[in-house]
Amino acid sequence: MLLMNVKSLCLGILTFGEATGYEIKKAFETQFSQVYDAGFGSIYPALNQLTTSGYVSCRQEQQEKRPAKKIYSITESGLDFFLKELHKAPAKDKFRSETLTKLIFADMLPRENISILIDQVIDDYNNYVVDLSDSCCEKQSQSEKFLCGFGITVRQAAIKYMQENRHLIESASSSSSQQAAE
Amino acid sequence: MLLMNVKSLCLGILTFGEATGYEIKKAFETQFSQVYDAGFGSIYPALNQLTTSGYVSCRQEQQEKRPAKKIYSITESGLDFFLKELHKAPAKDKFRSETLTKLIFADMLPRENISILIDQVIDDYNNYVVDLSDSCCEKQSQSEKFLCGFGITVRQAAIKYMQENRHLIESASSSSSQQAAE
DNA sequence: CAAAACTATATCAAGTCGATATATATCAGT
DNA sequence: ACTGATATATATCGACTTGATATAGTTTTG
Repeated sequence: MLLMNVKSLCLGILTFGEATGYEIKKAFETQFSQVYDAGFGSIYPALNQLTTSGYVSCRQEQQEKRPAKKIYSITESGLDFFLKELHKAPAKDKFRSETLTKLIFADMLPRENISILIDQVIDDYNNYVVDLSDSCCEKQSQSEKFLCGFGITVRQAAIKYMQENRHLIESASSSSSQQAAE
Repeated sequence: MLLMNVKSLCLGILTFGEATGYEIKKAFETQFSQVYDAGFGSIYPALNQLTTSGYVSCRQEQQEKRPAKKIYSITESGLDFFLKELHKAPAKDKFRSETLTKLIFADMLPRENISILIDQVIDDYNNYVVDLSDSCCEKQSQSEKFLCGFGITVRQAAIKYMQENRHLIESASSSSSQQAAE
């Protein structure tokens, strides 16, 4: 384990207070959505491993006609471990875009298709900005506000760039070999 | 297989001409570095699977005192498959930043540490912009120029935002509980 | 009143990441 | 001339993550 992964972040979330796996997932969707994503498939195994390692403790709360809640709390050794993780050098930022990757093969797609593709990215980013702008005001902590603003600013810059430069690829994909597949 | 993955992209790279696994890796590092990354641990297994599926053919070139080159070419059915992949809806863009994630736990780090962290991200992004600016001129295709400009613009916006708003987190982390771990 | 979304758990195959291993060649600097 | 770094070229492996799927009752929305 060289750096921050789902395991460390579950631990980090538990420093804010005890929580169930489901609640941890929600934390990833709200607080961390800008910068880190994790699904149940990573969270539940992570919590099991953390329990085995003694970094979290788990108490079960029976509920009528619902699956029992498993409420996790961070232990002392868990907090130790997390603080050590926090002091490690972080990995480089990663960005992956299948849509923009597709553009590299613009010559193989009909021109129309390219335009629709770019329209969609712009639309996605726009929606993202709107959603963030709404939720940004509700954020309590300074770091959350900072990250929220970061997400908005960066996406707005991306939208502006795409609007101003889309012609570069939209014009290029016309003359080339039109190997359209039905 | 629902969308673009390393396998499809290897196929895509081979539409530009035959190549070895090593050369495909270089393509990911240059042309695709903006938007998609893949290592040998994904590329070599992908090429094996593609060979088994009959989507690529492989001819071996013996070299004296060097491991034999395996030169891959895309087949007709491979091109078919790739074009179908290209017409599928792409996944959402993903961004992951361990550094920015750390900022959520700013209260647990000494103020100095936070400042260093932000300095580093800004520095990383700056270097990225410089590198891209250099290589941008050499790019041949329009789509590569577009992506190059995209990378520069977005990171410049990120740098500007961080410089203008870093005080939000740098001031906040002072008063709170200083649970520093050596 | 039905359909959708929410609460809450969990697993699994397939895919990806990062490190490591093996060899040799070449190029730059001392 | 030697040393170390970088490049060519392959490949594997464990650990981790992803995305889909399953189960099952409750609450909200249209």
